[in-house]
Amino acid sequence: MIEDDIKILVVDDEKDLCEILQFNLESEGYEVDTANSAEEALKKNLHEYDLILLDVMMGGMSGFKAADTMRKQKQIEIPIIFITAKSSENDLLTGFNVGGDDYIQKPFSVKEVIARVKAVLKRGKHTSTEKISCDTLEIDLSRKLAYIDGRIIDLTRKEFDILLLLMKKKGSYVSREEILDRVWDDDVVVTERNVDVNIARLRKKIGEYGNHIKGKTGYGYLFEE
Amino acid sequence: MIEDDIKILVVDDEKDLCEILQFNLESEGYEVDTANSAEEALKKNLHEYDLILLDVMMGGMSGFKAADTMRKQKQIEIPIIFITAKSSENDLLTGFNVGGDDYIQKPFSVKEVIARVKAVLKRGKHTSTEKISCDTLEIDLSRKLAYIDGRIIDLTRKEFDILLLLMKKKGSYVSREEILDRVWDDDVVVTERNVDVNIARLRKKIGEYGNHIKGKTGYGYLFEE
DNA sequence: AAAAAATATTACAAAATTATTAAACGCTAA
DNA sequence: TTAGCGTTTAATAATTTTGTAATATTTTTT
Repeated sequence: MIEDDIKILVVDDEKDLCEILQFNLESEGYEVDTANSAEEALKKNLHEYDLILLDVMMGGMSGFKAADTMRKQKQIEIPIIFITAKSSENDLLTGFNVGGDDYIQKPFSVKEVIARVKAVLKRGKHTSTEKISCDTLEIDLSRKLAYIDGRIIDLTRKEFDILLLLMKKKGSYVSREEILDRVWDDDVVVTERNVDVNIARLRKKIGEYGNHIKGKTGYGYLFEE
Repeated sequence: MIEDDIKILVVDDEKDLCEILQFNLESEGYEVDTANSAEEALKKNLHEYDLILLDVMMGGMSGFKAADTMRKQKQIEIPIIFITAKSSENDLLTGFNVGGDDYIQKPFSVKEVIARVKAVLKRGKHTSTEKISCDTLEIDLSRKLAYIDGRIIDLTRKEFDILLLLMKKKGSYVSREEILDRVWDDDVVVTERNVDVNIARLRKKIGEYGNHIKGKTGYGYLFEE
């Protein structure tokens, strides 16, 4: 059901290529940042990314050196997909293909890149430990736990998913239809009244924060910061 | 249920091709605009379109760059179908039809284009982050919220839909009949007096902006910028 | 300018939607 | 199997929205 937002960093000195990759990955629903050199990439807060696409041959520092630096100095453990121009460079990759890494040869099809990205992310599960919060109400995505004042709130799965969905979309109304769509499995057929019931239970469990969930006839529910 | 006529923008520097596409798409009942360059396309109010057909290879800005600009700067989320010349495009474009977008290779049959258009629109349902505004009165389409000075106005669904309709058609009169048609469900039978009542309530809620809604005997209502 | 028609506004009633509670159901682990 | 939890259904209460009607106002017609 609810899938974390995944952030990808694309590093390549060919701006056009960056753009194409960015555009297509974003079309797939990923959040994408770009850097046009290894140096620029290293300046970023790399910990917020779930995957890095890294060109090997770049002006300035090479992709290899960059990857090495990331791993050693920045303590980055997320998977890296290398983009190499020629197959002769592949040799250099030997021994680098640790853990979740992968490589793609130019010229490549966008379809291929996306397939690789998905594959790597699938086996990865290195999703960053994102937290969504409102005041002292916090949701820890990776742990799938909600806290108030640091204390765990005992929510059922449905309650949790609904809260998460609403907090992710803070400030917009989410229709009952959409909630059903995203929180319930596709095959089960339940009425929208179920959403109400779960909202009621959820409100009760989160105490005063229950007032942050506004319901409005004809719109659905909205989590108000 | 406001359901707009579908508008398509065709962007190609070959005028003949634009015309052919326009003619055929219009035959299918779509409303079609054309632009003969990326630059020209970007000048348009892109938010009013439901789909863009975009040639990749054009003099001046490329279709890719244009698409990127649309997405980033103009906050356009509607689907784009790329048109690529057969062999002049490099392999990078292969597999562009992965995400919400699609691509078509020249030369193409009109039949094919129409099929693609229909397919894309079908799966579409893109919640565009469109905003319609008049001074400090704003409507956020995706959030289904209206604001004045950044504060949410508490509108009922009917009020919201009417305001939206009038603001979408800023400057033209919208008949009571049309309002009933678009805002009310097809099966309910209510009198046109209902429109008046809802307009009155709406006017009151939007304060001074209420004066922007002009009613004229025999015409209906008009939202004046 | 007066009469007629159309529209605007208001208040109230009806209808629809939503919130809450309780009970039944169904799955899972002891 | 049963106890326990989570989920769904169902019933009812509370709220919100919508429609109607009555009245006032404006616009158009005569």
